[in-house]
Amino acid sequence: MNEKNKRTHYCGQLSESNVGEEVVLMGWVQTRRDLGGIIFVDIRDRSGICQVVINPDRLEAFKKAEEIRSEYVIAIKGRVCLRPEENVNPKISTGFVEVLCEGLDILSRSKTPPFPIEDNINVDESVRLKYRYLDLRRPKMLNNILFRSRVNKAIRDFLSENGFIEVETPMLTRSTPEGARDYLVPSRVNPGCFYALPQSPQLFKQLLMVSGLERYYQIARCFRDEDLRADRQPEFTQLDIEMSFVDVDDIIELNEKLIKYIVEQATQRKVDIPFRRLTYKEAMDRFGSDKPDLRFGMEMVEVSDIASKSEFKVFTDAVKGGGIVKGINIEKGGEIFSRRQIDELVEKAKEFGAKGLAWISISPEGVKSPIAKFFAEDTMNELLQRMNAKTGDLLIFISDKEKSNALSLMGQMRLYLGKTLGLLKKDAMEFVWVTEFPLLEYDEEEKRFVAMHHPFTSPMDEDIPLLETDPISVRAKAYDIVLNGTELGGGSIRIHSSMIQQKMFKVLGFTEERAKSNFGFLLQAFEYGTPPHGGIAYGLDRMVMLLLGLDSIRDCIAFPKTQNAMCLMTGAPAEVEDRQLRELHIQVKI
RNA sequence: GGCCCAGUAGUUCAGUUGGUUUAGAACGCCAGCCUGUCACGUUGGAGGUCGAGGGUUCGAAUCCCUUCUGGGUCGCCA
Repeated sequence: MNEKNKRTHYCGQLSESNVGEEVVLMGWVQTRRDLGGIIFVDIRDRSGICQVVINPDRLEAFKKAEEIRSEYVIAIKGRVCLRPEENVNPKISTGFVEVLCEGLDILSRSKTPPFPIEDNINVDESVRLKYRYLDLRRPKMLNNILFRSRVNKAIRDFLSENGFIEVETPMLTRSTPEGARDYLVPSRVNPGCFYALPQSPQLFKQLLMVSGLERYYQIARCFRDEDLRADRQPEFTQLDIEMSFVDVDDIIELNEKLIKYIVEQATQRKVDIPFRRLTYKEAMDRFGSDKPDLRFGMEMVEVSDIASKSEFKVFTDAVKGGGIVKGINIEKGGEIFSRRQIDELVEKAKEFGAKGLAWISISPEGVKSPIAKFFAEDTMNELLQRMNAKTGDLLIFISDKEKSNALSLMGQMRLYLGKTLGLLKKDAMEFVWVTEFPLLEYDEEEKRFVAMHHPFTSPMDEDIPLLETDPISVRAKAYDIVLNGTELGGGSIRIHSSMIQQKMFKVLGFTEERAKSNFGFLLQAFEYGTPPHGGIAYGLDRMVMLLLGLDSIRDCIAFPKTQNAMCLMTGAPAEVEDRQLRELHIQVKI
């Protein structure tokens, strides 16, 4: 056959309706089954797989078919035939038909691939990463990339439809303090000076609001030179959004619609809006986490007041010391967990860092508990009532002199129990907004306040006076969107007054000179008429990972890096020539 | 930076406890046979720096030290 033949169909699209048609297919050889007198070839392209039959009466094609191997790229011309009933292959979508080969061209040969091009392979990830271009041929990986493209399209369609302007911001920008470690790029024309790759387009998008764009978005690559994890890459993608003349509710409402649109366009699932909302304080008090997993209940109950009436020194001391006692009712837990398993729970709590775990089992014969003897009967009854305890339940308690410790420890126990008891349904999607985050947290190492979100986050109006008197209790107009216990994105209303911005820098311990030298351009811009504005940024890789149910972010990134931030395919990072270093005025010391 | 797990054929693994064989298996690969396979079948064959370096020993895949690589995790990630 002539190589100039045009492809007429995709392999995976052939069906009974094509029977009798003359087609040209092009693709990769999935497998060749050479029976001696007849050869079957499965040909694969982006769309799927189709069987080609090569008979010896087409001698030229048959000879070539004897030569082909896995992953050769071939073109075949032939007629689509219905398979005899007994030869139908129900495992592939094109299994009712096959193509009777009339001509075959080998377009390109292939070495034997290091691993088979198919789903469900058991191959070390480093091998897949080295041959990423082959890994991406596997249907699952291809599907992930396709899915991601659909998400991107949904984002662009929705935001464009809602008046957002896509703007690209610089990749070569200046290093700013706070936040993650920067990736630096030396400047050839400015000896001794460095650009930083952006950790996010934060300042630029705010400046675009000053510019009057009003609604901006970008699918932006961001860089952070920190250690990697299954859900963290040194370069990653944010969906970055910013809007003018809005408040928290406007942003939340728009983003609910956006998320609904993305999920419903890219998957078969339905999303109900509005989402639930919890303040940071509620989330911590009830779930012990600022990203609560709401796929199950098992809420934490405050019992400090009752516990302090007991004789149990651990509890009373904790409360006296300003701490708290939190309980969880594991419904039917007394029936589910054996005595030994309860001991394992106690061990687990210690693993998380708790000093201990108190428990009360409500058996039909009465209360069983190592701490029961410290409780008067009516105090115990009050406790059981507060915990809504019924026969068969198991109550667990954690106390700590540090309130936040008790909360987060109990939060970890709650998650652990949810996992152990199989309550984390994989197909459930529980979105929740967490709002009113603290503006600041105290950095013990640096002995100063640092911004919890970033230094441009607006305090809540009613808390502004506290900035000077009680900074740690100031709440911010900041919010996170959480899905099944994972943070999808977060944002805030920004400070648009240079006066408050300067106050903020002061609380953060910036001298006026330092604020000016680092953020002078922003402060200056704010002196020229700044609209109230705010926005949000999503971790797009993570979102795609979650929607696809993947365990690693790497599986939805075409060319990801390893835990050592290396690319096994290209070998980056690598040493460079001395000449390059000289041009950059750089001397390497190792 | 800390802790944990893993590096043996192209791939996935066994062998390491307790020192000694020609270092095995499966899949893949190569060759022959095979006209309805789709995990094709069948016969035969090739394929190893046991991650690297050093040490102990008569003798090391196996024990010791160092190091590299991959993964997980804590710190870190405004």
